[in-house]
Amino acid sequence: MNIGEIAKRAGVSRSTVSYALSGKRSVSEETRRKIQRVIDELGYRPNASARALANGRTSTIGLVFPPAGTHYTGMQLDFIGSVVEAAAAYDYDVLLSPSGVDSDRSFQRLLGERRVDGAILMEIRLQDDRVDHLVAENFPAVSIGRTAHPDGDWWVGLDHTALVEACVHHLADLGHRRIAFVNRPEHLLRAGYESAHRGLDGFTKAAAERGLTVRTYCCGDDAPSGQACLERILHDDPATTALVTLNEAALGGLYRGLAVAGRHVPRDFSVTGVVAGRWAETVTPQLTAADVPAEQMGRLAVELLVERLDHPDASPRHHLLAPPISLRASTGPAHAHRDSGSGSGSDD
Amino acid sequence: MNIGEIAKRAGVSRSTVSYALSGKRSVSEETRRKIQRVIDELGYRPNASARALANGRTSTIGLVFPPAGTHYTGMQLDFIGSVVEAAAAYDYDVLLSPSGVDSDRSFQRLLGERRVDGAILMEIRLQDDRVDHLVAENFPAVSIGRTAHPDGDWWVGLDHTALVEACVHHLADLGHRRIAFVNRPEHLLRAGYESAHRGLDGFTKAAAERGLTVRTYCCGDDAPSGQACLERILHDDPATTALVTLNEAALGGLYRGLAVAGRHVPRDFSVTGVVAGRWAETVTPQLTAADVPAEQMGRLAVELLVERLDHPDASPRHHLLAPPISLRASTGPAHAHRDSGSGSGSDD
DNA sequence: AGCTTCCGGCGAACCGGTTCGACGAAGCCG
DNA sequence: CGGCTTCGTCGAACCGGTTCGCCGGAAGCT
Repeated sequence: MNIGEIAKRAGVSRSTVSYALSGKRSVSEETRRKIQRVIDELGYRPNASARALANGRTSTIGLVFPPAGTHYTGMQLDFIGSVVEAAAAYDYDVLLSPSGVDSDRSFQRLLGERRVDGAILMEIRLQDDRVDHLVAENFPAVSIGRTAHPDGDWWVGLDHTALVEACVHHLADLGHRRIAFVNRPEHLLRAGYESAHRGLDGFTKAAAERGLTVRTYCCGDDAPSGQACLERILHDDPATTALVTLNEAALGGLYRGLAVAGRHVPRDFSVTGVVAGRWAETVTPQLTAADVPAEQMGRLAVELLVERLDHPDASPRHHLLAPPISLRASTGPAHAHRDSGSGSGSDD
Repeated sequence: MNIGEIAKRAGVSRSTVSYALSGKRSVSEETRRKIQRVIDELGYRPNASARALANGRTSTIGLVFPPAGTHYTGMQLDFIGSVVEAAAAYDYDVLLSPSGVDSDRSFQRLLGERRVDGAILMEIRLQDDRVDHLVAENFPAVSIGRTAHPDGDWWVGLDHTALVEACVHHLADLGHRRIAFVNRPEHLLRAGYESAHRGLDGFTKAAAERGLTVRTYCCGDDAPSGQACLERILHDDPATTALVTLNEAALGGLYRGLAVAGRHVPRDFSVTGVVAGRWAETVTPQLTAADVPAEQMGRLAVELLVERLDHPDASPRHHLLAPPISLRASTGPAHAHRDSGSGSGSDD
């Protein structure tokens, strides 16, 4: 079931079969039909490896995501799904690579062995050796998120700074004065994760502008950590009346912590942050949040990558997204909290 | 940067370089070092397509999952992650394929063009033309879930029947008499999804055994559908005191529906079902559930597939898993529901 | 009629590896 | 010292496609 076999049965040469399939040279209608009939009978499909070898393209793109030691979030799932579907629309397959860093074995497989034509990188860090490496080799890649030096690179990113600022302003407008920030886990912050850093920057900046009393926390990517984090927040400052979070996976735990502490959302406590819409709707009350457009980001990343693959000399393009905050049910006007000590309730 | 270049610079033939790398024939220590030095200098890695073409194996496995029209669930995410990592441990890459049915374009790419050595199929249906096709071709594949005729096939599955039965018995033991079953969406049930059917079977059977009054529902894979479904349940029979669900994505909505209806969990209403542990812990109160061991299933599926690839004539193996119910906080003893009409409270 | 042009098809080379058979040199044996 | 094995290496063929150069014949032109 290879091209030679087809050629033999159709009584033509291998090259004629190839041209009949690719259409890169004209083939008479008659032989074309003869060939097509044989192909249909045998259910022939050209071998992908051979094709890749011959024309130097694998028709596959790599999707590099962090290994699961870090728990996956719903947003990542939506993102993976949309990348796969968008890629399929352009006739690309998607190869998954659980890679952390540049020197990674899996990363080397993907690039060094030329398994993929291009790559999409998730979970970018401000200083990212993977990105540096790819830029140095001029390897076609698009990152989800931007490093500290995003110019001259291809990426689609979320303006975490602006989004978190918007969250803070939203809370401040509602009268909240003591706000906590729940970030991604500390090891990710230390590793320089873009969202964690820029989100924190936005929080700090907006809080300063509005003269708020704030505390920031790192929190593990799971519900129990979220619950523990919330306990810490209320322990550190019982007068806290709101929080902003980037940590989707901890959200359920944060809510539980509030329930356990007897704080009703949104009457006693407001919660907001940056979370994919589908997941913001799973909690009760539904989360007022800047909805991460994961699906759109996946699509855009693929479009950018395909463009870069088709035009190797095109100049870098990128998309910086800043979706608006969707008002749902988890934020409300601030009320002084009464039952605890620390009588710093109604300032302003 | 191909093997010929390495050979030239090392002053040996291409075959010698190949043997030095593969170790399939002895190579003198001296030339081996010479070759290795050149390779290290140039950062050479053999081209995957060429290798695949030559030895007929791509070192890639395909992961076939349903396209996202159906929303992804957390369980699927965990599963994908664990498959990728387990595969990496065996030096396999994972190619994602968003395929629905047998005739699917993407499915044909994967198999017909020999992009992968084997495949793992998610979201199996009782009558599954994909599986039939693969069995007919004796293509190395492992399914997650089993068809109506699972003998002689390779799979790892969950005993949904037994799990749902256990849930029902758990509720019956707590005194619940009127129970609802919240299944996957109707189109999936109609399409013959295994989990939906076997789960329903288990529910019906156990309910009959215990003489319970039950109703079954199909519910969309998202929070709003869950909420709507719960409203319907309480509307159809306000005396319902518990539900069993397979629908992880709707869980948040079910909880919200209960909250809106003023039913406290677990005091007024018990909730249980089959849900991955990590996600069962995100809701408040934490869900008492048969924990889907998604991570373990992914690992087992890869192990089975690798075994099948290494021993093409091995006889079919499978794993049927039936994890115990993890008691958390969402179930409790039944109490007659008072405030609504329909005074069918304490029958037994 | 003689010339060019165009069309359809063929053979060979190539992509970058792997693997088989052969062969020279060295080592071992009697 | 001659014959046999063993070791290390090489050249060639092969995997299954694509693509380039070429060629024979029919058609078009003057």
